[in-house]
Amino acid sequence: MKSYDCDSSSESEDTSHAISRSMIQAPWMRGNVVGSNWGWQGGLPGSSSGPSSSTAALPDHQPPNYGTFSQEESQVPGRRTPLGAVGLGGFYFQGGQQNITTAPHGPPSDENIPDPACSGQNSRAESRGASSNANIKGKGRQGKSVRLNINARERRRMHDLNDALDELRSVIPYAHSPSVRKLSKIATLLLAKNYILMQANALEEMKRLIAYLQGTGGAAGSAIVAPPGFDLQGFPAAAKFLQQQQALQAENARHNDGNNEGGGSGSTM
DNA sequence: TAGGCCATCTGGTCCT
DNA sequence: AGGACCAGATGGCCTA
Repeated sequence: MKSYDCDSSSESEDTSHAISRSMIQAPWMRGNVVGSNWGWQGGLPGSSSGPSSSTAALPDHQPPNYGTFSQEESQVPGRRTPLGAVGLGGFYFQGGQQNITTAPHGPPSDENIPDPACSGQNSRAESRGASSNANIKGKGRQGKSVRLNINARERRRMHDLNDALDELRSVIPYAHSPSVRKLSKIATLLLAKNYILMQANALEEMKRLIAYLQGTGGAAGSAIVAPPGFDLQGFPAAAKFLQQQQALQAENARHNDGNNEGGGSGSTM
């Protein structure tokens, strides 16, 4: 006997997922990540080591169908990620309808709504019959709709988490190619951590270099200039730095001129 | 076929 | 009470 798992039949048929399955049919990255100089530090907690061992399968392989939600899912691209509500960005679009996350009781056609027609189609749900029974026997006196609401919330939460991971994948440098398998979750997190460390090191190195240049070229009185033919268009920070250097140079020149004039007049007097 | 990865359900805990 | 978060359990998919 299965309780209210019919919503979990969601997995049986899916319509859309963030990344299509075809995007990841190719073999796993094959060192694309590890090849970079900021690859893996330390091992994976709970797994053996690095991405080479984590032959990530895709999350997309099994189409999650969000129960009765699946139709909306296929039609509304931005269903997930209510993070914007907490100022964390992301997108959350409900086609002008109320926000699911903020209106837990009234999603227009959320998976929260038990679908009487979807029962008995999920092998997973069937396999979970024991736990469902336990739920019913134990504290599980929750109503069916309550349980479905909880399940739906948890599903959304995990989808939001996955969306955030996707965004993280999009900003960390690894081969973003359809022929390259998507990074696993753990690989994404570890890679991001290493990338941050690498950026921090690069920043420190840059600061030291700037300090060195200021200590040498500046002391000698020679302005730091960009090499001929060097286009600063793509380097706003460097352009700003050079601009500041030139302004500082001009200021020093004025100051020196003032000192010379004043000193000369004073000495003569 | 084993192992890795994942989605989902579920119950517990904590917070508002 | 309701929601968020977490961890365990379960089963599917994929690759070596």
